[in-house]
Amino acid sequence: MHVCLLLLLKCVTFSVYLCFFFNAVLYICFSCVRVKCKVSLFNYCHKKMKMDMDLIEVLWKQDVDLGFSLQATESAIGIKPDSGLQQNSTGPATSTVDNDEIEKLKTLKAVNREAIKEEIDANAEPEGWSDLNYTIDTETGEYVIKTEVERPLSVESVEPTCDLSLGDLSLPLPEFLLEEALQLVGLDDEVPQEGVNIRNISISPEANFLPSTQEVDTTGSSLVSLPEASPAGPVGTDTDTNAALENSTANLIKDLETDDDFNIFSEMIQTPQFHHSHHRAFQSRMPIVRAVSMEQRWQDLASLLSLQNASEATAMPHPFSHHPLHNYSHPHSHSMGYGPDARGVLLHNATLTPPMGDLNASAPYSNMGGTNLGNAVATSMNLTNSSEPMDGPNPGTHYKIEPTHDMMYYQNGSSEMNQNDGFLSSILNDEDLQLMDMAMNEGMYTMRMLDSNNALSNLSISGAHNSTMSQAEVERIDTSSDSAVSSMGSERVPSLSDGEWCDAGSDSGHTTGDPYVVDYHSTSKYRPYDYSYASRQHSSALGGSETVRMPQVAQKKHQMFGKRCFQEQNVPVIIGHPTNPKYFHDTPTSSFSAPSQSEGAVGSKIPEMKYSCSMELSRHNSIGRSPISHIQHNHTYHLPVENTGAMQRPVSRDKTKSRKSEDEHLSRDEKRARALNVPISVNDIINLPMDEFNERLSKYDLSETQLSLIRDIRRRGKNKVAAQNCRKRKLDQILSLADEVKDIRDRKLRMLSEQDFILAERQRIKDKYQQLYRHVFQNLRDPDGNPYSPYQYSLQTSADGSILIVPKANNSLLNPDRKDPPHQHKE
DNA sequence: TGACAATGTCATCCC
DNA sequence: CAGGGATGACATTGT
Repeated sequence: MHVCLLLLLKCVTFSVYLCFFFNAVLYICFSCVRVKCKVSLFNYCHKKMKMDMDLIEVLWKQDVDLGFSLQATESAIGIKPDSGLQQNSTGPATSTVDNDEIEKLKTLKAVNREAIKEEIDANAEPEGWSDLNYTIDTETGEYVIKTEVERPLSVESVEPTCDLSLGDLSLPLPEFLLEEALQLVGLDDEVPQEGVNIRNISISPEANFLPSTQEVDTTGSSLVSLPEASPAGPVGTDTDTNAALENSTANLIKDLETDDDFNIFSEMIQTPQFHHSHHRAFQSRMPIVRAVSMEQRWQDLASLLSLQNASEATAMPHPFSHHPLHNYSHPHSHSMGYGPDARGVLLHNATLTPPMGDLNASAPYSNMGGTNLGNAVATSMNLTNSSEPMDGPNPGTHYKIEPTHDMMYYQNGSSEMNQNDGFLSSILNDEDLQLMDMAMNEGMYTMRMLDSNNALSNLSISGAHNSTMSQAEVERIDTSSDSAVSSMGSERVPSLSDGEWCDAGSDSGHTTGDPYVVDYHSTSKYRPYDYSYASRQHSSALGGSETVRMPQVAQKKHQMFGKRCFQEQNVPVIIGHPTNPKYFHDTPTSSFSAPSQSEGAVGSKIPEMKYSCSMELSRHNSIGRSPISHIQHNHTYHLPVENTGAMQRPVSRDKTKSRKSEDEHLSRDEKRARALNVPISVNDIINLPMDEFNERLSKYDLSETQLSLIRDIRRRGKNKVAAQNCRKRKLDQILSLADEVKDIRDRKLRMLSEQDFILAERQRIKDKYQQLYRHVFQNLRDPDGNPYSPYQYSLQTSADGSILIVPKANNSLLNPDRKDPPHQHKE
C-alpha cells in the first residue's frame, strides 16, 4: 500500500509537473509568450502541485497527443524518475540517471536528424552539465535540466556561457542572424526542430566555458522554488543574476537530491524526451498553430524590432530579447557592437535564457510550439518566468531583472533598429533612396530658404524690439536681413526709417516677405518716428539748428524698409554730429542731437553700409567731424545716408571750397531758405508731419515765395530720402535676384543630374525588357514546333494581363497563313 | 579730363 | 485734391 501510495503520489506530482510544463509550453506556443502568464503558470504549478486531477489529466492528454510517450510516463511512474529518462551527464550527487540510459537515449536520438546536435550537447554537457541533473528531450534532443533543478542549472550553465560570450561570444554569435531569428519565430517551417538544435549547439559551446558548476555550488544561498529558477531573477546585474542562479541551482540540486519530488520532477522532464517519438505527429499540428500565430509572431518580431517598453515588467518581450541574446543574439551583440553594458545585459539574458531554453527546449516547447522562434522565444520566456520563482529569495527578481531586460530590450531594440535599417535599406533600392535623398534635399533647400528668412525676420524683429541691441547684434540682423530679405529687402540699406523701425519695433517688416507692403500700411512706425522727430525739433529749436535735417523722411517709406529706421535714427545723429558743418553749427548742443546719436548707436546699422552708406561713412569719417562719429562710425554713417542727401554735399563742398563760413556748408535748399529768411529749419520743413508743419507755417506770416520754397524744400527732402530708399531697394532686389538665379541654377543642375539618372534607368529597363522579349520569342514555338519570328509576330499584353502573340500587320498581310490568329501563349 | 559712382533733383505715377 | 511714396531720368559732385 505504502508503495502504491508513493507511486500514486509520484504520479500525481509528475502529472502536475507535466501539466505545468505543458501549460507553459502551450501557453507560449499559442500566445507567443507572455512572461507574466508564464510566471503565473509556473507559480501556479509549482505552488499548487496538487492541482485538480482533471486539469492534470487534460494536460496529460495534451502531452500524450503531443507525443508524450507512455513509456516515459510508465517509467516515471513505475520505474521512478531516477531510472528513466534523466541522464546525469556526470553529476555525481545530483544526477540520478545512469550513463547507460543516457547512451540509450542518445542512440535513439541518433536516428533522428538531431543526433548530431545531441552529440554536441553531450560533449558539452560533461563540462558544464556534469553537476546538473538533466534529461534529454527525446523530441528536441535537448538536455533538459530537471524542472526546478534544471532551470537553475541551466541558468548556471548559461551564466558561464555568458561569461564566455563576453569573451568569446564571437564564435557562435556571428552565425546567428536576423534570418535565424525569423526562423525561430516560426517564419521558417523547419525551424522548430532545428531551431532547438541550433540553440543547443550554440549553448553547448558556451557551456564548455562554464565555470558555472563551481560557482553554483559555492554560492548556493537562497534558491528556493523549483522551476521558477529565475531567469529573470538576476535582474539587476550580471553578477547578481549569476549569483542568484548559482544559489538557486545549488539549492535546487540539494533539494532535488533529497526530495522525492525531485525525482518526479526529473521524470517529468524526461517525459518530454519520450514524446520525441510522437514528435512528428505533434509537428503535424504545428503548422496550424503556426498559421494561427503567424501574425502574432510577426507582431512579436516587430515588437522585438521596435523598442519595447521597459515598463512592461512582465518581461513579455523579454523572452524575445533573451532569445536573441542567448544563442542567437550573440552574434547581434557582436555585430551590433553593444556597449559593455549591453554585453552585460546580454550575459544576463544568456544566463537566464539558457535555463529557459533548457526547460523549453525540453521537448515540450519544441513540440508544442512547433514554432521555431516560438520555441526559442518561448523557452526564453518560460525560463525567465520559471526562473523567477526560483529566485525565491528574490521574489521581485523577475521584475528586477526586467530593468536589465529593459536595458537589453532597448539595446536589442537598437540593434534591431539597426537591423531594421539594414532591412529597410535592403528593401529600398538605390533609386528609392536616391529619390528620398532628393526629396530631402529639396525639402532642405526650401527649409533653408525659410529658415534664413525666418532667422532674418526674427533677428530683425528682435532688433526692432531691442533698441539697446549691440552693434554686433544689429549687424547680424542686418546681414541676416540682407540675405533673408526678399527682393524688396531694401532693409539692408540704412534707410531713414531705421530710427523709426528701431524705436517702434513695430517695423518688423523684415519678417514679412513684403516689407514694403507692411511698412506702408503700418502706421505704428510712424509713431516712433514722431517721437524722435519731436525731440529733434525741440532740440533744433533750442539750438536753433535750422539746417538740421531730420531724416524723418518718409516715415511710411522707412517703415517699408526695416533699415530705414536706422537711417532716421542716424539722421539725428548726423545732425548732432559736426559732420555736417551746416547742420552742426545749428544744432550742436541740441538735446535732440544726443538722442539721435544714442539712437544711432543703438540702431547702428552697419550692414546697411553695404550699399550707399559706405561712401557716406568714409566721407564723414574723413571729415573727422565729431568724436561722436568716431565712437559710432556706423551710426553717423547711416545718418548721412538719409540726411546725407542734403547733408553730404554741403560737407564735400565744404572740403573743397574751404570752410570759409558755415553757410557754405548749407545745402542749396538751406541757402535758399536763408536767403528768403525762412523762419523754419530745413530739417523741420522736411521732417515735420503735416499737422505740425502747417501749424508752424501758420505761426509765421510768410510770403508766397517763402511758402513755395518751403514746399519745394520739403518735397525735395522727402524725395531725396525716397530716392535713397528706392536705390537701396533696387540694390536689394538685384542681390536677391542674383541669389535666386544662383539657386535656380543649382536646382537646374540637380534636375539635370536627376534627368540623366532617370534616362539611364529608363534605358536600363528598356534593355531588360528587350532582353526578356527576345527571350520569350526564342522560347516560343508554334504548334509545329517552329519558333516564331520576332519580325513577323509581336507580343502584346491584353487587358486581362494575358500575353498574346500577334502577327505584325505587315507580316500578317504578307504571310497570312503563317500563323493563326493570335495565340494566347501565356498569361 | 573722362569714366564712374553716389547723390540730388525733377517729373511722373500712383495711393 | 493734396500729401507723399516710388521711380525713371537727368544733373551734380566727388573720386
